[in-house]
Amino acid sequence: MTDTVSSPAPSELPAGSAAVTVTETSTGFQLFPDDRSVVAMRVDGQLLDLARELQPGTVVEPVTLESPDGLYILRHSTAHVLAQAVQSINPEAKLGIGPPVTDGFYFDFDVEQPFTPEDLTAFGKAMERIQRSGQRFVRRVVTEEEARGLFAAEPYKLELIGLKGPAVEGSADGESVEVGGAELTVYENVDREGNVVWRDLCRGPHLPNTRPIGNGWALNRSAAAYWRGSEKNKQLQRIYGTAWASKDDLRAHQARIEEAQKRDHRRIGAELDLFSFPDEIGSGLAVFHPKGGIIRREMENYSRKRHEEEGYDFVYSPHITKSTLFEVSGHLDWYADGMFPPMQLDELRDADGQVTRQGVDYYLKPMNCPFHILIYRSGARSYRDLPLRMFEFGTVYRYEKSGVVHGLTRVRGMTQDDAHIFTTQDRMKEELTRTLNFVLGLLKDYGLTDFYLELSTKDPEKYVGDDDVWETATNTLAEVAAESGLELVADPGGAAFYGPKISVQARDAIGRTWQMSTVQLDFNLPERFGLDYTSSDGSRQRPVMIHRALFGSIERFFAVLTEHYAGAFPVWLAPVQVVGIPIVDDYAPYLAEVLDGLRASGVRVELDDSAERMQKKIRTHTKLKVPFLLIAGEEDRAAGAVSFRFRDGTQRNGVPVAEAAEIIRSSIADRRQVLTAEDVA
RNA sequence: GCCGCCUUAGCUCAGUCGGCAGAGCGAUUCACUCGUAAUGAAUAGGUCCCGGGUUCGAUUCCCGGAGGCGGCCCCA
Repeated sequence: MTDTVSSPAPSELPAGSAAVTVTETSTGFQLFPDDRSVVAMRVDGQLLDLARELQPGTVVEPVTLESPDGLYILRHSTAHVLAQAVQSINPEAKLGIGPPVTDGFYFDFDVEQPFTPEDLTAFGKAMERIQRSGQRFVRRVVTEEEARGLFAAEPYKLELIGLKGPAVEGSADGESVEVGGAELTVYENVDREGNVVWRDLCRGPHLPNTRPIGNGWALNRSAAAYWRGSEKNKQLQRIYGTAWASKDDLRAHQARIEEAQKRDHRRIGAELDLFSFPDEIGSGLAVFHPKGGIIRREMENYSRKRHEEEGYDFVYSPHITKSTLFEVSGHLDWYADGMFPPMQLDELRDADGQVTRQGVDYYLKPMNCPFHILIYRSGARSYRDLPLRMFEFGTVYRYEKSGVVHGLTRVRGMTQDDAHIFTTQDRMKEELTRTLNFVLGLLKDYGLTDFYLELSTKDPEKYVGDDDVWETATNTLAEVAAESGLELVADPGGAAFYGPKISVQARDAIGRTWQMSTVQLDFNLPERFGLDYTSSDGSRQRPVMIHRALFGSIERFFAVLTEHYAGAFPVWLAPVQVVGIPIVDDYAPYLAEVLDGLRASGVRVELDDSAERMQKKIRTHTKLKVPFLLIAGEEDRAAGAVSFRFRDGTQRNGVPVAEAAEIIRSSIADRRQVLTAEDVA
């Protein structure tokens, strides 16, 4: 997950809010003199320093350190302390920007040598000294001329001063934190003697002084980042840190990071022997091992079954094609950089090396849609044929830059669960409704239940297609979204030029969000390929195309589910569903018989008849997250029973074999998660 | 693609200030026959990522490449 710049959340007034109305001209310090947890204030939705002067009649809400607003300010101020620390050690370091981000902050510096871990340690020590010295953050409004004088030695600040104004205000990459739009402001760090020891161009607000920063922060890492986010610019050295209201909160945050690391699908994939990325194949190209293959096959099979029920036709298409196809589709115009380079075939040359027959370029396919379009176009279509829903597990190849490949979530070869629906315009609404409901229902079946939707609408500057079709489509997507009862986030102007899109974002078990399915209208490709159908009045009409992928890619969805479940998959997906463990060898034949019965009804079973002790076997298979351990000794055999041990260590002993089989089979059939004895009670 | 760090046994990692290496887990074998997370012992297992350079000698130093990790840019 990447850190993103976040704006201060609008503060919600809790019941009995401490908001006060100013009666005479005063400052926040005067309004909240006794409460040291108040670090700033909010007026008309705007965050202000406590030192700001307020006029009578103003309604003021206190902002406490632990509130989202307070943490935002804390992180911003901590970033300033970092920058001061860096310049105290390396006065040559030029300041970039230093905004708060989710859970922390960063600050960019232009330095000769990249920072080392030892540098970070030294900066951290210097920050502690600054924090303890209790410097005040003092806001000062300056003219542009003054600012240029103060930051004469800071080329990046001078650039920002030149950029000040509304254009910067809206930028999303942190520049707006630096300059105040209408007026330029500088924050000066003032020590106890009243000397200005450091300053930065900054919109603020800040903590009253460095003391509330406390010790709930840490420097995490350094990395390069392009100045103002463009690869055309110089790379600066960015230091990331995290900051919290207390040491305990910091520890809790670090524990969450650790938990996420434990769930990392790359780690679990190796531990559970699910997949690997052999160097010999190439970066971003995975192989699925037998156990990962079972999970993937179950995922795919269930998806196939549901698509079949939903009226999709199954199609297949090749992995490579002549360039013409992607010339017509336009992919070569827009995405050639992201495609593997072409293979040239069939070129002939004479003895002098002159080309006597022009070669043909073939490309690995980065998308499936043009193939499905050709299937559509393979015959004359009538309105009676529509909607036509084509589904394919289509494997595509994209030349992702070497620095971005990441586990199974960003790969160079992946299989999309790709479908294209061709429909008439008047059935578009029905089809979209149906598609979105189908998508949400299916995701739930895989165990993701916490969603919100994002609606990406037209960029008025850049689009193709009729306005009224856009409007109908967008309204339809919005209506369907509303009917789903899910939270809807607007993404104005975020649509591709060829059509609006709705995407499903899923929250996983530890609260991270992943973009999952997308449902996208396309008014462009039907046009480019000249698709049509014969309408009831005999006229030729153009169909509308809906692209939709549910998993995005199977590889990525596999990764999401792995992290969501931390490798403890629901029984139907678990590679090994049952392991039999005899108390001693003598009971292996009895257990083998029990397991044979289960295997005959399609349950994936293993008997551990190795020479290890029973305790060791339990440990081994618990670590492998097997849902059911079936244990049997003399007591069980005598009773015609088995004993269950579940993944969390709970037990259910002496269960008659027939009942045990029913528990196992039903938990598979119902696609249940089973972690503990309660889950099958 | 860019910046930084990393690459030693199947896995996780230690180590060699330049003289070709170790541990734990795993594997194999033997002994143990035990009621819910590690029984003991023995054995096998290495082109120290690849190529080049420096050197009497390179796993170690230098250069180039590949792969990985963390960011940046990008993500139809």
